[in-house]
Amino acid sequence: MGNRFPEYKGLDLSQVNKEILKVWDENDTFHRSIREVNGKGEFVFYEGPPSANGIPGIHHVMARTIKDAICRFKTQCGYEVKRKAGWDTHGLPVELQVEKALGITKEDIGNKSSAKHISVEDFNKACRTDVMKYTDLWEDLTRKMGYWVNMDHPYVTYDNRYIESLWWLLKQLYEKGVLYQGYTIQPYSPAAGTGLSSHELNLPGCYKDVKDTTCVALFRVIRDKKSEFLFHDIETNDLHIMAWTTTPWTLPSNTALAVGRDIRYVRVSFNPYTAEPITVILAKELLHSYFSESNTGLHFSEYKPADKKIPYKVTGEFAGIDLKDVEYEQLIDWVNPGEGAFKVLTGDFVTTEDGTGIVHIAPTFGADDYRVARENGVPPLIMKRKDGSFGPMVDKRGYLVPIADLDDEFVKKNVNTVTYSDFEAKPVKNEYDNEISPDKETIDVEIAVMLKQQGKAFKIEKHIHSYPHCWRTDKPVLYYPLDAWFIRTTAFRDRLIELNNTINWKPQSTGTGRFGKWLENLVDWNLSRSRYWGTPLPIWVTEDRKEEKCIGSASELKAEIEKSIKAGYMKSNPLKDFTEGDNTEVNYQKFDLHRPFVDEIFLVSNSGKKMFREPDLIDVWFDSGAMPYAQAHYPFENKENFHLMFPADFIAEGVDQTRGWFFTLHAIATMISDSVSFKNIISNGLVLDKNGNKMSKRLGNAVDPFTAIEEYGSDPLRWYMITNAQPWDNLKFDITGVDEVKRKFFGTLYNTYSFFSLYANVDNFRYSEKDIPVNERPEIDRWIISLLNSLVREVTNCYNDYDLTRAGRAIQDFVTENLSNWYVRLNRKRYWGGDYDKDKLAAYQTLYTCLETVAQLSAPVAPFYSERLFTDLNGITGRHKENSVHLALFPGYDESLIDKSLEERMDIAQKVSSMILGLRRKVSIKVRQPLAKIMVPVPDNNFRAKFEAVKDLILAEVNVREVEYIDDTASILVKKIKPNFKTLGPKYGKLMKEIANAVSSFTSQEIVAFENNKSHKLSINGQEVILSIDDVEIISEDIPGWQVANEGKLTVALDVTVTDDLRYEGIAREFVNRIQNIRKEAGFDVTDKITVKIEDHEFVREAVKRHSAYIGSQTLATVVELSASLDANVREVEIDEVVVKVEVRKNN
RNA sequence: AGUCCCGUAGCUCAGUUGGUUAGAGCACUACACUGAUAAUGUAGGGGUCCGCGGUUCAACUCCGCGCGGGACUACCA
Repeated sequence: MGNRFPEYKGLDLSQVNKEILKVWDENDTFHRSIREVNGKGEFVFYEGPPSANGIPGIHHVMARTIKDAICRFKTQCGYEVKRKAGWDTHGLPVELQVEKALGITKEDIGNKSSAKHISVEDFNKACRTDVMKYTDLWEDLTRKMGYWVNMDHPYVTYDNRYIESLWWLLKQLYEKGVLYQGYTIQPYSPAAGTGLSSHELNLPGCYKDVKDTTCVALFRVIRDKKSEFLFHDIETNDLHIMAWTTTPWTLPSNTALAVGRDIRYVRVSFNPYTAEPITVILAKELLHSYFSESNTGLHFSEYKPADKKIPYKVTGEFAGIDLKDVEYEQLIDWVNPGEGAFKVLTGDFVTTEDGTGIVHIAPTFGADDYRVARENGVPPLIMKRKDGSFGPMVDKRGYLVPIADLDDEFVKKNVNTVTYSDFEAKPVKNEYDNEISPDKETIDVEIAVMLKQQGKAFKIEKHIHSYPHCWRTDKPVLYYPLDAWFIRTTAFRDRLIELNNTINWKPQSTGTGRFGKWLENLVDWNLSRSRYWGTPLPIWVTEDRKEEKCIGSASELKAEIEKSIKAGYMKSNPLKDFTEGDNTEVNYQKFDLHRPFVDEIFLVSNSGKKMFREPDLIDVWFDSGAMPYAQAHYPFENKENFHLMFPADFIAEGVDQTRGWFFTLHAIATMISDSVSFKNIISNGLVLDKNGNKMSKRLGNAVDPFTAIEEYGSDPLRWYMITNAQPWDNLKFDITGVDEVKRKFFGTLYNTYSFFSLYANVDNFRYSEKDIPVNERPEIDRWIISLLNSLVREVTNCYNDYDLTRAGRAIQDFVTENLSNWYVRLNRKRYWGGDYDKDKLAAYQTLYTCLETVAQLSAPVAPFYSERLFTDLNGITGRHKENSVHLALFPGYDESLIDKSLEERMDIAQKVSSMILGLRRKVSIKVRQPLAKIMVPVPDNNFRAKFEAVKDLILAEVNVREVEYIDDTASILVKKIKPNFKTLGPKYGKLMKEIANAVSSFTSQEIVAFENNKSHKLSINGQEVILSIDDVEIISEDIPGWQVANEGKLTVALDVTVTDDLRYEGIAREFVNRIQNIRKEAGFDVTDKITVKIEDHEFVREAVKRHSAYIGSQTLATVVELSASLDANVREVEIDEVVVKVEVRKNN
């Protein structure tokens, strides 16, 4: 333990950062902080794994500061916070980056016919290396920004043990029957022969405006019981439903129509070009898109075949729900889709924005179509191929399937070869066939024309709309059904919502809004990805797809392979060296569960057939969402103590993870454990540049976290990010704000400490004396202690409520406004000079406590400087056993020390002082010039007592000798009255305006009378109104003839007369000031004694004579005298424009 | 297109259950103070509280409709 509190020349937070990091290393502070105190137990935190294949940015500092601050706070509170680090290593971004680096595309991987062929093994090897490319940078940032996360044994998602846990989870789901194979409509590029991720679809330039042929088709309603009401009073034989499509090539695959449940539909009769009257149904709102409003009055009888204006008549109106289940004839009879097709459904996606308000449904070519059809038991139009597979009417090259490719039996039963043969084997978009000239008619046109000829098309039009294109081939994308494995998350929807309602979201709206809504509209989770670098799906299937096996562990796989070897499907066992039950890294490195190795494993089915692994990988979001289990290698390890690490008490990530990590965590925990996986969550917003633009390397506006930390240190950066705005609001990052935090908060705190250490060292204060009881300390000490306890209470509550911003702002406000700007400023004289008495000791103890507590309160957000401050203090006093703020327990607060009326009194003192200083300025009288008195009107004795308690503080602060109270009886006061709306409002409501007018027009006499009577009668609009004294606010506004200031209820008047007596004292004070400056410039020590000689000048003579003792005591001068002859060390000083010589000499 | 967030001084942000002079810091201007001094105080200018409607005696605050910025999801006849 040192002897002196360290004193510094300046504040270099960047240097502090480095020094503290060293101290933490030397003392192993982080590891020692992972402990519990007083049986508090564990606080569980999950680290959302970053991907180390990108460079960390300033926004990572944001998210990690939040995580770190909460974890540090809980540690300070005595909890054990383990916080295991992790790396996200799989996924498309990694693969794309490697493709780019190697100059290849997906088609080159594992494709021997490609010129740039690379084997899957080599590709994955490249991914494995690439994904950890920037690990060093990340670890460096973690360290420098002070993010305490345990990087000793991070979980890595490509580790076989991690994958094994995933497989176990998948098997649980499989056995629950919620892991199933189905198909879904996905963007697919026939030209590239691959499915596209939504990410690829969002690449710039993918959506292009294209001109397509659109067609309004007429679907003929079948007249039966369900539709009979539609035919009521009908004038034509046929009734048609109108539906619009921009892709007529999907019409042959139509199997249903969808209407909006609450949309109104009308029945319209009219004469089309054929002059044969027909009747159609469409949305009421869209009637005039097809039937001109101006033709409303025309009559059928007047119509002649050549007329351009077609008369029409609305003959009925229905709600969408009425049309449900109405059946219609197939529009194009090429292929029979089977039972249940061709009926009207209701769909929430149907709008009346364009088209007819009725949507043509082709379940094989639209995601909505597929979903609504499945929900209503409507079959998709599927064809059976020669190879036994099933698929839509369009093959993967983008052509209508040739009859020759179809299964003979299927053709015989379901295909109309006469009508279909005109169209078979044609591409659905001309772009797919390089031989076709772009001018050639599209199949859309051919189909539309055919329908027109059959009287089944109402209207054919060209239409420009935006349509996605493949970013590799530039050709249009097709929405196409592809096989995929799903998790039936919809089966858990209610439970997911229920559990979500128990989670404490910050901000709440993200939980109820964005996340809650997402859960309500949940769809099944498509797990399949046709890629290479990821967790393989552990499912093996026989060729006829009749038997499946889902593997849930390495040992199970090993055993299954043994069976397969016996059956002759495998020659050797790749897992032969693997020892079951040995969870070491070495044991798990004896094989690889990635592709291509798992693809080379063939199993044997129960009936003895060869089984192949399903080639898909799983969605990488499953990797991260499964981390609560997989980071623990559960259930192969940690089975018994799993309840100690699940669920998490707290997680935090960017709001962009709402549908990513937050969802997958929640979904997996709900399905596997019927539990939330996190109880509290902060989702932070984006970090934008100072102009509110997104940061990007391309724009050059990205802020490099390393540079910022090097320049300012982490603390100002962290403090700025936390206090500038609530973390869920986007942060407009402006480095000048960091600088401001540095000066304003840390600079002030540092100055306060410097002040303390300077004098504490002079007096050898080491907090070795007993605490002076708080009630024996002066008013101002009790005041700051009261505020300090209020602060501890507020900050504790905020941290507990995960509200870092409020906590930080409260601390900052306390330090800059109350501690530094008021407490220290008013108390300076108590610290210098004088005896080391009880009052001085109280001052030291009070200030010490404030500084130490502030260090502890700030530690979660500003771990570095708070550590410096804490150890500088505690290193001398040894009041805490652990000499680290992060190991010491978070301070408690004492309600009994919080004195609201004391805080109120001090508030009066602060306000009055500032008002008087304002008055001084107005009349240009310096504070150094003492003044005789102030006058204060006192409305009641209560106020007088309060004022009296802080009188001395005020008088000292504003340099005035006395205060005179003016009570009510004095008539010199000019009063002002204001209605109190808060009390009057509820009582009188509508009369408020009148009352306000009446009250503000009171005369002085009326106000005084009101005050004396305590009530006042008014007559407003003939109604009697009785005002009580609480219904108004009366303030003394002015004292004629005086300098007066008002603020709220407070009024003060200042006597600005400067008598000779006052003037002499003023001059004496000027000398004190000048001599102090001379001392300082001469470099004297604070404790050096001096001798002062002042030139005998008429202007100063009397002042020096009278106040030489005072001057001496203030400047540590043993002698202060007037002298006619000055020689050495002479300085000239100017006081009120008079120049006087002064000699200051250090005593020997 | 849907869902959510944000919009208050030149900039960054506060603003309690609705209550009548809308605040702070930064920046700017002027003047002070200072043995905490790369600080500090006082004063000043600076506002369509995004717009329009509604509820109310009273709206920055509550409701509705828009506008602008952002995020996520989707891209559909």
